Amino acid sequence: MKNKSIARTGEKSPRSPRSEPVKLEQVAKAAGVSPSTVSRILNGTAVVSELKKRAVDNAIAKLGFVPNPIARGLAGGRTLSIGVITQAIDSPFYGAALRGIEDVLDPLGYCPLFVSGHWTPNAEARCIDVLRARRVDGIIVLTGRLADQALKMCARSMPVVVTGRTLKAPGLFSLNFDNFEGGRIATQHLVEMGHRHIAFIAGDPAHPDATERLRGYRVALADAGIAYDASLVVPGAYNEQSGLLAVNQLLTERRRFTAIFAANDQMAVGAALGLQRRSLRVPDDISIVGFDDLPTSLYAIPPLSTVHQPAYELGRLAASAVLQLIAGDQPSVELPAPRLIARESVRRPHG
Amino acid sequence: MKNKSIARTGEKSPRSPRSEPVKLEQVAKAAGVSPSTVSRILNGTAVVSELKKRAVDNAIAKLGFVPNPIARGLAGGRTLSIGVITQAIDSPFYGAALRGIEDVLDPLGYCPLFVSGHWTPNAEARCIDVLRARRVDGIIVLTGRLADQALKMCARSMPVVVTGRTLKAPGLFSLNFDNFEGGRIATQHLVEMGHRHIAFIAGDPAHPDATERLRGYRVALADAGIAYDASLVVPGAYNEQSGLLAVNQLLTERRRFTAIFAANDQMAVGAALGLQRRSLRVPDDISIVGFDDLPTSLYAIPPLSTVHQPAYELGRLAASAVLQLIAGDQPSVELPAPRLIARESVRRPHG
DNA sequence: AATAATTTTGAAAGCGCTTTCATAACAGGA
DNA sequence: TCCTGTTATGAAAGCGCTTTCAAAATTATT
Repeated sequence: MKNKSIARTGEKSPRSPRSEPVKLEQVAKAAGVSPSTVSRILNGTAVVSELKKRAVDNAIAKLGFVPNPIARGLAGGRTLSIGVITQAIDSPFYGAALRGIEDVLDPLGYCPLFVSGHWTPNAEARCIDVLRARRVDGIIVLTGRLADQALKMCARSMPVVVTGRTLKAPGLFSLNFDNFEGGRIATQHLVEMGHRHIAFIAGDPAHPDATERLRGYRVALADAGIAYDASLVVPGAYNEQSGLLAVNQLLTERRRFTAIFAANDQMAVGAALGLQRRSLRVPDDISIVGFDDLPTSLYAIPPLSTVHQPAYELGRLAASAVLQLIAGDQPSVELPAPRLIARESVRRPHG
Repeated sequence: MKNKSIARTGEKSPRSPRSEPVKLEQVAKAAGVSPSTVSRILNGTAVVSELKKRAVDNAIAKLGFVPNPIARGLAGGRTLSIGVITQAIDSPFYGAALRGIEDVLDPLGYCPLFVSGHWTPNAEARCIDVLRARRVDGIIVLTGRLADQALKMCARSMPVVVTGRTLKAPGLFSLNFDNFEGGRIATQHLVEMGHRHIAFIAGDPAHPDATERLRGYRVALADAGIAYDASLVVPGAYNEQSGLLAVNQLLTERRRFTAIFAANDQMAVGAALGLQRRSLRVPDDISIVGFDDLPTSLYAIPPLSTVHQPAYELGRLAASAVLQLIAGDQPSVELPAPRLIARESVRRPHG
């Protein structure tokens, strides 16, 4: 399969569209230097005289040379690819983060490699193996269930950025959102609007963010002098269905509440539907606050009040951080504080 | 950067977690054959005696050998990676397709490389260059705006599967959904429910699927003996905002209609909100049918009646098709026919 | 049994880049 | 001016695999 010359098309466009890619060696020849020198200029791995540098830069520009990432990878240099472990490639929440990652990586010539961990430590570990085999320059782990220890281990051999937890280790940077504060302000908002009986639809207690949001809820309640009522918190699974089920349970058990705080928007939307099914109107009868601020929540009926999570920004920051790590710097990025987006799903209770 | 021996961890787990990856040469030695033979067995590129094959297979299993995709790529073999050009990595519609692709590729050891074309031919062309440089074994283009010609061109050098259009060329396979029929049955459903004044919120006329859906709408109307009223079709941009705007326009212009067919679910949801803003209830006052059957449409208020698009299946089929192409076979997959999902956003009109 | 036609196998040459290692060029110090 | 200490540069050896090419082993042919 050597020299697979692609049938040259006789097109006359300026940049000869389908010719064999030019390689480093040709650049070297054109610039009158050795391949080593070209490589050094490309990677900035050594000082090169200004004169030759200019000649090489010219040659690169003239020939339209683009380094072959595969060859670089084999030779042990940068592959310009960053592994991204997400949980489900179609997650409405992480989608924005992926876009953020893409948006910062792309202009720099880096290419993200998205792989899905499906919320299981084993799959995530496999992902890491795959990424390592593909010689990525660094890894971004979006939340995930992998043990902290495994992550630290991994960080010994390549830069790692992880979101959704706080972790310190060499070569490892973590980026966490203040879920506690988010939970607190969501609940506080409801309290300020006059609600005293606030149900909470929780997330999977295996997720630290879920438990933090619950903690925020409890603290806000305590701050308002409202006694915590365990029968008002029902478990959910971070999806619409579980929000609907949670409402059903609350209603079936005849709990009394005028508002619901759902630990994510998807459950909030499910809850809204559940309420509607029982002829309860949002926000007239029951108020709802969600968490995440998914793009679609703006168009929910009614538009959902929620805690904004900067998923896109999270992606951007994670990408910058991993790039900084690769450059040998200590990342210095921080996530914005939670803020409440008041829309139309909350109203003062009757009475 | 040679021999970057990773600090071996003294862990006692059976498969020595962090050791240097074993390479083909070691397998060859262990099996008492030459590297060439191992490679041949791995790739099935030549007949090898049953005896040696067994020896090699054993050695591979014992050593836990996994071929290095980077090295393969350089040497000109399969890289086991498939480029996927999507339009936005966080698209709610294509998300499912990406998952489908991932689900069929993953078990076969293939790894998808997702890149975003952002609905612009230039960006898509750049994507193709990137993917080619990364030596993908094949490409899947999800819809996109690239010229047919460019795609055919590309298919000359590697297998290409494209969705959202019908195209024939060597090394190229296309997978198209019957948007016309989808548009037709959506409208027909509304007609059968007794609606005579049906507004249509269109998609970008630059997308063939959008114009096909419109065509389906017109034919269904004609079939029912309803005159086409151009003032009842308003342009949209396939997002929620434009659905809302479309409804505003319709209402401001005082058009008379009892139902809306939106060319996709996102616009349908936007339209529903627009209606609600004007105190019109869905489906009591106005019925709505969408298109796509996004996962979230099931939880819209009310749950949206829509035309199901098998996005996940589309992804699966596209992936199988590209694999078949790589294997040298002519793909033989076909998309299921459109079907209407009747939920709660449609009702017979008053009177 | 001897030779020709096949088939299986291994040695070695890349793929396109990075990186040692050693040499060449250039300072500075005596 | 000669020698030493730097610094810029190039030659060459890989990275881990595939593939050509030719030799070796096998089978078929007369």
